[in-house]
Amino acid sequence: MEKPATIKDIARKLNISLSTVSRAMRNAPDVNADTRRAVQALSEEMSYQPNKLALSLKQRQTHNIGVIVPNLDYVLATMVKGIDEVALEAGYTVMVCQSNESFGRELVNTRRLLDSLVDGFIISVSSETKVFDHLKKIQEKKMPMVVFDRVTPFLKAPGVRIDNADGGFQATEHLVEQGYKRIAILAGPKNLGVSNQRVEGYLYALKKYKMKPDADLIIYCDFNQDYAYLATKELLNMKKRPDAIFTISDRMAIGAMLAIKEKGLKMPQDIGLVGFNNEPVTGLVTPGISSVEQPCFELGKMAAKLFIETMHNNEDMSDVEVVLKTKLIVRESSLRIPVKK
Amino acid sequence: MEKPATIKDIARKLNISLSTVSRAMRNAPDVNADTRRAVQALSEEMSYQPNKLALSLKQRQTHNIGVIVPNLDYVLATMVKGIDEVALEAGYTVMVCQSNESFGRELVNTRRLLDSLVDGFIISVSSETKVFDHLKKIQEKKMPMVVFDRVTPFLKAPGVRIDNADGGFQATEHLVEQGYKRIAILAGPKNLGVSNQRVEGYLYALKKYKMKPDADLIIYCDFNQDYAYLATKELLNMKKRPDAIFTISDRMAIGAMLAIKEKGLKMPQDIGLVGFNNEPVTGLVTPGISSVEQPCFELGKMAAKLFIETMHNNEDMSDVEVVLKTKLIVRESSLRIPVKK
DNA sequence: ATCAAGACCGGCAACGTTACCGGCAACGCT
DNA sequence: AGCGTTGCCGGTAACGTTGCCGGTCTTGAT
Repeated sequence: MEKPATIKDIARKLNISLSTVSRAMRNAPDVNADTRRAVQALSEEMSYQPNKLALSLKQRQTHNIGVIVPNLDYVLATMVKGIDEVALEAGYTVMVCQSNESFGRELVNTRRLLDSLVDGFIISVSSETKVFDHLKKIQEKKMPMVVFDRVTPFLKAPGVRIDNADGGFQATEHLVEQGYKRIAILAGPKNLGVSNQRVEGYLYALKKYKMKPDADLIIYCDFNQDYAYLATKELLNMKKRPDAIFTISDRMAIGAMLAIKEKGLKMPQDIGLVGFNNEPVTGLVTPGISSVEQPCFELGKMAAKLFIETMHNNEDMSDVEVVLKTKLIVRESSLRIPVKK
Repeated sequence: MEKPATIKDIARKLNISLSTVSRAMRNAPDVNADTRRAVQALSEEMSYQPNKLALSLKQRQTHNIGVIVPNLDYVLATMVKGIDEVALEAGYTVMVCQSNESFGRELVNTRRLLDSLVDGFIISVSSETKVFDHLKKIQEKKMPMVVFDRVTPFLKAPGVRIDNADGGFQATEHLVEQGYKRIAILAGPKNLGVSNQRVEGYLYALKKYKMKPDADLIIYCDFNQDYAYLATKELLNMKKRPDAIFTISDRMAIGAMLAIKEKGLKMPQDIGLVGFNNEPVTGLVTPGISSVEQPCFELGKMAAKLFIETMHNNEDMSDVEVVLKTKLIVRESSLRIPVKK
């Protein structure tokens, strides 16, 4: 009872050959109905479980998908859940690794999984990652790879992302419509694509409404709560301080909110605030923070579907880019003009 | 360039045997320094990567740990991060699977990983799980298994958990000290150990202060925000309504808060509220919600350490149970009596 | 000169599975 | 009777790696 039962054990007990047992187990043809029944009964009894390792070694595929994410915050956890959903359905098992926004960890993780542990990757690159050699190596091995959420132009691969520019546009346009005149934006690090695209949308909205962008109002910082807090404090101390802030994540919006409250300013009267992601917390704080909602779960599902597709038809799909729509959720933090019925 | 390079390829190119290459790669003795250098140089050049599958098959271990969690909310994601940290350090790769609080999914996940994909498990059982046969099967195979967070008495296994009873006690005692007289508790499903232990602590605190527990004030419900909201609404409609509520999770506290606000009651004057987990959100809402903090990251690390220990010494460690301390973080929602300096 | 010891290397089997090929009956058809 | 077809099965090699055993050659001591 120590070692798990193998095909060999079954074969010996039934006095038949390995091949026959193997065929019987897989419901392959060329095996008598009686022998098949006998084999399956015995395998049940011995609680035989096929050794996936041996199988993977033989057919050179593992039916595992390596998923690498920078962290497991609300957004990414939800996306991973979407990936999981579809992958499981399609017979794949998901290996999730966190890079902790660290390039080094991302390297280690890809290398490990590359050791013939997975058939391919679904990746959201860390914010630290500026070089993509490790991912190109994956492609050289002709492994399927899908990028999601954090898509980068430096890597030619099928990807799923949301329409960040449009999200940024929606947020900014909304602030303009609410009568805010000096709209600042808290962006992420400059090499982060999602951030840049949201800035783009911001700029485009300003242009549409003939407002001149002000470089002092475009802040690039690490996109966590603390930095956003500090950056907002500085913004509010300017002599011509902004009257609205759009942050490219809700974490940052929270940081901004704290700084705003500390300064004694009121939202939405004195200053407007819009975040991004529509995390549950935005609806819980007072005032509620307007935020751009993105379909995380759907995005995860799409990424997995795309992966499985590239897996099966193995033609080149590196041009495919699925772009999902965002939707602004308006709450009190930015609603100065009452909605008219 | 299609197929990855193997030891065989290297051997052929250098006109030496497989064994020698293998030895050279592993820095084993019995190989000449020059040959070693040659092998390693060539392996570098061919970007050889040892096939982990073959190795796992041979030595019957994978160096993977299967981690099964009911979901990836703040608490569990942080714990998983802790597990990851230690596991990576010790040379293990972590496979995370979410059961989505579903018994069926938990079954599927364990079965999959059991297919010789992992050397053992670190598990937090789903709230739906009432039967533990699948986990007992793991133990029969003599696989190391550590349970964490959601520990259950129905399973004899080494585990790491927090002192839930003490956490419940701290929260309740605090409410008593703040002068609340009718303290309700929103608990989780009855088969959830963590919930029951927190209720125990609650009862113990009442007993200590000679307050009679009231069965009407002990509510068992699904522990998500919506149910807590509904349950709180009912509580507040009682003719002798409670003047304080202790919820066994912050999600539930949020639900309770919404119901309280809707009813027009003020915290902490009219009613006190204490949650559990100290999720970031508790510090962001108004009023801030007092909450029992648990060392999630540390707990994850402990679980992984325990796992690795059971892995190495393979004596029976099923008696080991590490219990970590909790700490009440007091915020406005329950602070009626100003702190004196 | 002989021998023991060490340094270095190659061959073979094994881990558990499947793919491929070939073999042997039994059967039906001309 | 001869022949192809079909149904069923067994043997062998292979996936990539390591562990074990045994062999050869050099070296240094007697």
